[in-house]
Amino acid sequence: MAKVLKTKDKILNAAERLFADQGFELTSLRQITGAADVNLASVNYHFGSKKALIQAVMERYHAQFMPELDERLKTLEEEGINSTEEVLSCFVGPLLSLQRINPLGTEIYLSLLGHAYSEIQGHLRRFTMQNFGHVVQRFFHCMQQANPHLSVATLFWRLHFTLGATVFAQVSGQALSEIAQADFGESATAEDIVGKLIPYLAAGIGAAEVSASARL
Amino acid sequence: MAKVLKTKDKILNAAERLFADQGFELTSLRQITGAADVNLASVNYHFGSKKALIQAVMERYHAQFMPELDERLKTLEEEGINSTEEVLSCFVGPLLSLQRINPLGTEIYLSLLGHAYSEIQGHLRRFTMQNFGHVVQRFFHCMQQANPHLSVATLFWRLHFTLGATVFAQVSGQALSEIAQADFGESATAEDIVGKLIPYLAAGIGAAEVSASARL
DNA sequence: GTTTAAATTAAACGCCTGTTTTAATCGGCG
DNA sequence: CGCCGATTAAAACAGGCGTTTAATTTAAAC
Repeated sequence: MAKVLKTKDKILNAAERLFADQGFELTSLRQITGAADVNLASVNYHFGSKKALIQAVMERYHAQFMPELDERLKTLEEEGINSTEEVLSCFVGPLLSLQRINPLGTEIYLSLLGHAYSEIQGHLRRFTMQNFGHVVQRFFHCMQQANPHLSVATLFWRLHFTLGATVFAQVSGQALSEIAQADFGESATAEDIVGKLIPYLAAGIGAAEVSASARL
Repeated sequence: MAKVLKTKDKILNAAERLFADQGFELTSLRQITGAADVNLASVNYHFGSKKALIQAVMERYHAQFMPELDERLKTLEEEGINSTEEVLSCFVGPLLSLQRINPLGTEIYLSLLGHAYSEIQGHLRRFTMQNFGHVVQRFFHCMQQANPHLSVATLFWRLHFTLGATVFAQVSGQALSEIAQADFGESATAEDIVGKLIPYLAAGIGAAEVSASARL
């Protein structure tokens, strides 16, 4: 059926791969059209601009991921929340289902997210929050239920530390995976990394609250 | 005394600020020389190339930070290691002493580290490891002593998650601090954030090892 | 004060960027 | 077939990049 891809899809597939590897700004349209084997001008013809292409690439993944995550969080809320791991585990399924878009979809999406945060892509953050801000809020609410012993402020900071660890792990995931491979022969797909990440994050989030005096 | 800065220092000061904010590749020499109010060609005159400038910027911070950290870790090793918090706390002093280079030195250094990892700066990693690899190894060794229940691979990954959370927390620390201030009246200096970070990181690093079966 | 090296400057180099323009080609329909 | 909108193609655009060159200015040594 879908043997011969349309130009638009060839561009999207090449772009997401390169964006994930190198970031948005460091990837040129000539790289993309070269890898996709299409004419340079076709990007502007089909998408209008590079910025619009970036949004189209993200949109395809967000549209798959966010509703699924929201669904799982909602179900969990109704069943009652008992642990942090439970909430974090809601991410696993939706992340893996991204492989329906691309066999490497999980890695690509997380890596794209990382670049979207670390690069100054204001339009992207605005776009994401406008469309999926309610999912972020639901996530925070779930975390509050899982950690009633934490103050809102502490939870706020810890969830941002969590985002940092996750994003960073994926952006530098490939490089780290190569080092790990060389050092002690341990491969690591995105799925592996997520699996390693969850216990770490859950323990960090749920750590006992400490007073300011407990320092060195 | 040091009222009028030499061109070389004006370049370094402007460059570290811009590199920390935007990353290395996305910062142009014209941005740097414009902010430093020096001639474009002076970068290549004083440093030779952009790559050499990047290394010079990192070198100034590494040279201040690494020996201090090494010293503290060494002392701790001799006294005996009992907890992960202990090891992490060795970073606090050296990080804060970076403010002697620049009032925002702590944030800048951690941000530079983040970009050095996420961008493909092979020459930087090589350079760092050649000069300060022994500090990294000492740190890893201390962590192994503090967490004898963890495998080498698990510890490797968790320490990188830790770096990610730390870097991200500092990079977006100011913006987050403003949000936190608005939401629940909580101020946060770089030192405060490090204080909030350590219990989180220590709990994450020390979390019980889990088998691959424990998934959703 | 003259000499000499170091430092600064302006200008240009070749290459790459995103975008636009203009022309050629394709595919379905009457 | 001939048409005609949709798509592809090649070329050029203006502007930014790191780097280099050559001329000028600065500043210290004699």
